[in-house]
Amino acid sequence: MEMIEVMPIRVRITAVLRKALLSGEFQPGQELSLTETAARLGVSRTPVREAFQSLAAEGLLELRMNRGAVVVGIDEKVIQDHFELRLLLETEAVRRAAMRRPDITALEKIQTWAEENRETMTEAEYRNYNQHFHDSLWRWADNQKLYGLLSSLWNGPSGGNVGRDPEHERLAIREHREILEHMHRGNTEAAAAVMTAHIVRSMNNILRSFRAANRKDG
Amino acid sequence: MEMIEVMPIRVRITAVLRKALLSGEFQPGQELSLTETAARLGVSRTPVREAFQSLAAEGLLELRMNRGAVVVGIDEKVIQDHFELRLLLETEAVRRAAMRRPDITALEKIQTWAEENRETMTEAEYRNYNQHFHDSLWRWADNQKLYGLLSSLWNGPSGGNVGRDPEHERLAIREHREILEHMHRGNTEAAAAVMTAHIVRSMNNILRSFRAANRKDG
DNA sequence: ATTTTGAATATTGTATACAATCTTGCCGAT
DNA sequence: ATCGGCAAGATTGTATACAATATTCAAAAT
Repeated sequence: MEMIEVMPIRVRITAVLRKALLSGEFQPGQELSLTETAARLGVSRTPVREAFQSLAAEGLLELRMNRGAVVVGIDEKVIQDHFELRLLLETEAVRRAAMRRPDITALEKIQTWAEENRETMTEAEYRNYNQHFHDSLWRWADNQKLYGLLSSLWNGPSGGNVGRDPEHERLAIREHREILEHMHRGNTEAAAAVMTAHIVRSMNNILRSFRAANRKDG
Repeated sequence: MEMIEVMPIRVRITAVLRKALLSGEFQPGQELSLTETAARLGVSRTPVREAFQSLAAEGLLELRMNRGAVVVGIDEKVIQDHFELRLLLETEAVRRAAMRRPDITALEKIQTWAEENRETMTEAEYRNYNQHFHDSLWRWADNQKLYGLLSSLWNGPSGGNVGRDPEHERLAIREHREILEHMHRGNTEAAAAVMTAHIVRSMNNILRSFRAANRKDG
């Protein structure tokens, strides 16, 4: 009984390149050669090619016929567009989730754990908790396509390699609790409103760190 | 100066398979062999493989590690999920487009042409006009990601190989005119409301023909 | 009879080979 | 001197070869 899941090279490469692109390791407009990228990563062109196509679908690369890939620049407009979309979709997801009155006791336990261990959580633990919270809401919304879209939007612009922000985490955890309380009481619109504020605050955080990062580079 | 655009095999294959999948030519759950599909289409496995990945991202196929692709069944829930998402996104797109007060004179000319030639239009002409109308609104919404999403949602479940429906086309063209009028007057919410009704009506059309098609098969 | 094991087969995932297209730079014409 | 065209080189798109994983089915053990 083998429990490990081997990840295809294509998936690994996609993740590596996505991270590099989102943290601004490449210049906007820079051409990425398939051959060179494959050589640099120590794999053949096939999986890199497939990774390029995925990243192009995500809007991080532009594929030009027979002329390789170009890095799409990330500016404030792209970040705003991204979060406006997440705002629209995730607020609707919460609304739908709340209306269906799902059993939230399991998530409430995790939420309580997060509140009690907020100060000692590792970064990985926080990320895991945070994703689990949102993922639960997406699933409860009971729309396969909406779920898939929100999942893919989760890997969005993050404003560079920003470290942890304890104050942001504190507020996020509190907002999560508020959403759960509103759901518990069947207060659909109140839950949606908190989610809206939650995402807007996240966006402003990202935008702030994006501006700070760009001030350094010039 | 060559104006023709050669389409990569991968794109052609994706379109062919998408059409086949959406018109129900494969049984849900059926396994699609890479080798066999490539042979049947007369191309190598490479472009078929890439097409499979695109179609999996669209939710039409499911890729299982080292075990090929499975056809995802299309049921009423999938169609509803699809249109609920389109409803959410496209209504918001119209709202944003209307608020920006774009120059709609060019589209109004095309709209007038469609109204005058409604009875004699070919199917291709109607499809072209219809897509152009929606595409214009998406662009005016001024959000790259939203635009990309709506474009990809355009190739959605169509309820099988449904022929033309003159009554539907008549109503659709009228609704398009109403949306333009509301935009002209800056009546954002009215424009959004018509779009909502427009999409709901489309969904019900598709669902009806879907049920009719499934009644025949069994 | 049922279950388990393992070799044979088949199919996918990756690497490489080949063909088509694009870029580059030199040469000649104007 | 500038522009256009052509050949050489580089790079992508597709096909095929190879390697790794999964499935099948028969034989053996319980």
